[in-house]
Amino acid sequence: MQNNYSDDRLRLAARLYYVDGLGQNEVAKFVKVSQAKVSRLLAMARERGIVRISVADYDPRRQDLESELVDRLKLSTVIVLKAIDGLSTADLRRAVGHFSAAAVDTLIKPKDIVALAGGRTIHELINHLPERRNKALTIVQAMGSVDSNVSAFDAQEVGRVMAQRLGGSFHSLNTPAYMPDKRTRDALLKLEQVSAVHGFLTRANLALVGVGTLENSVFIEREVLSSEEREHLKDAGAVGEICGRFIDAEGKECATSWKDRVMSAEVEQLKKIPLVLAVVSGSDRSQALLAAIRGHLIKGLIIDETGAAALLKAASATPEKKSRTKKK
Amino acid sequence: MQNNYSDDRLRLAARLYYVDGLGQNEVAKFVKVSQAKVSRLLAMARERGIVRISVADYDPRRQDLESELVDRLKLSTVIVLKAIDGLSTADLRRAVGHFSAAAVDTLIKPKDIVALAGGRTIHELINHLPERRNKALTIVQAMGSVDSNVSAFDAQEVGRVMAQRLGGSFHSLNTPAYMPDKRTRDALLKLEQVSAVHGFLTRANLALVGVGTLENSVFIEREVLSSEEREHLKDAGAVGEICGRFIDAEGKECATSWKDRVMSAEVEQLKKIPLVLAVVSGSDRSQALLAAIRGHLIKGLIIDETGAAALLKAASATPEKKSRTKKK
DNA sequence: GCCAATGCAGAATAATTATTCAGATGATCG
DNA sequence: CGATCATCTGAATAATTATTCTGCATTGGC
Repeated sequence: MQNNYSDDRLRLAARLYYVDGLGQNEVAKFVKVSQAKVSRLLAMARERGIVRISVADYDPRRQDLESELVDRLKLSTVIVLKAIDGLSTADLRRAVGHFSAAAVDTLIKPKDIVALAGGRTIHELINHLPERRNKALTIVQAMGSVDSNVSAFDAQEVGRVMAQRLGGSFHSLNTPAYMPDKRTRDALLKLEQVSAVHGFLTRANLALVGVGTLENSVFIEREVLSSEEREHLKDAGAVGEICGRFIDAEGKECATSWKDRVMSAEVEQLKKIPLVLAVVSGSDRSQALLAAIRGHLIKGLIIDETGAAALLKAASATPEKKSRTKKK
Repeated sequence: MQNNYSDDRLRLAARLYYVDGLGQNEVAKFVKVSQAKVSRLLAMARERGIVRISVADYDPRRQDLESELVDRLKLSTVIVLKAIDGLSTADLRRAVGHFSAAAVDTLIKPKDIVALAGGRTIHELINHLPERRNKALTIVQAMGSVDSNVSAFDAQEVGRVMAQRLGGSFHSLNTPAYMPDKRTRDALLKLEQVSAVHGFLTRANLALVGVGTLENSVFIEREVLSSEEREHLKDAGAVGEICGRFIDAEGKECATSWKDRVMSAEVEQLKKIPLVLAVVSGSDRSQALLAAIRGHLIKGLIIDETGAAALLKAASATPEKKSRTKKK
């Protein structure tokens, strides 16, 4: 080690500052250096563990709701995050992302293949993952880009960031989410580039997906769905969307033109992935989530406590099977 | 407890700030309060021990020098404080005061009678004592005021502060340190007010005193001693001063007019106090300290490491007894 | 010996955190 | 019911802390 920054010096500075409560200026006089140096000494002392700051655990999760959801909805992994009252939806997403990141990080094993859809909450989640380049992940884009105007929420972008943060390679689909017609979609699917991704999807052991409703989803926000189209989908029984696929209350994919034009993980593929986690925030997704759960499209959930509560309530109100398409 | 500042809320804020490294502004957004509130929440969290900051011990003492001094000079209590190189004498005093305060605090038992002289280092020491009003001390002024212009270093002022900080009553001498003549001094000694203090001094179980030299003492600094007077004292064999009493190299009080005019603890009284601690800083006091130690006027020492080293060196150079009055 | 290259220190400055202040809220008591 | 008192809050501001930038010193070639 160097001669400056001797442990004894660091301890002295740290002691004066943290224990005796002197300001950095006072410490500076004491130790005969500039305040700037004191700031650096203290940073070093924290770094070296001479100063240890411990915080009584704040448990950001609602374990009670988690187990209730696991029991009631037969899910395998549920993470319910506490929510502060009065948070805007954007802040709520940030909170969910922030606190779920650690849990997701532990869920991911070093050599996993992770299928990844886009979405705003997922975006937050990915951005709160720890920085470390030591995993050998394979990350696969589970769904094409929503529109040409690339946004930070797109699976493409989110996947890139995730691979960068945790370490690993990112396999991009490099296509729009919806093609003009089935023929074009199928043609693309044959492309080596695309089919390779498709292959990874089949072997993925974890997926992170969003779940949208017809009222609130990234498709609405980015104006990819017109209101007529939305009505059309509703008439076809759609109550939610997952990876760009519209599903009815039983979790079956609705037979509409969208089905043939979408470029994303197939419903059957999703079903085969050992752990598909829906990442959502807010309390307006219950119907869509229930549908996805019933269809076994998702096996776990990351959600805030208000969303969890709403979901539990909805689950009681529509007691499995025989659900109305919409209460109207 | 109130509803705000719930532990959970504090934990959340503390966690975000200290563990996750967010700034207070970011935490504020998260928790939906102002940054000011976050600052308050964090203060509260530290207060309540939700955040614990621990610093690897910095040992401000030089235990090696302490035991060497105890052995070589037959002292009972020695506290040697580390000194940073290049500190001004004022800063050195501050450092000694700062770090010795805790030790002194533990030395003082709740119902002690403490005799207290003035002095600059003692002043620093007293000012670094912890604030707590729970001891039932009796603090006695061991020496009159140096001059009419009351200064923060005077025993009077220092005693007042000490009583206020630790809790207890302060018995003040309310007289100047030196009287015009013996008659006046003796007359004052008969005053109930003054003799009461005198009585306390006899029963004191701890004393904190300074030790000055003829070159450097509060008397010189405050211009109470003229240079002729100083020469006169030197001729009388004086090598140091304690509680306003000038002593020769053997620790005997010099027979000068000062002896009869000083208003302070008597040498015989000091000798009877179980623990008399000299509180000094700097390396120019060695001869005076040696004298005081030889005369058994002090039984312990609080000093910085350079002073301690100088003292040890001086002790070797003048091997007990048969010492020259001054090397000249 | 001379010249980058490197690293470190402190002055200046930017950024962050603590405190003050004035208004709002609400509890308590007459 | 007010009136009073005691908190509590966030905006503004003061104070403190972190960072940038520049110059100085040292190191290690050539």
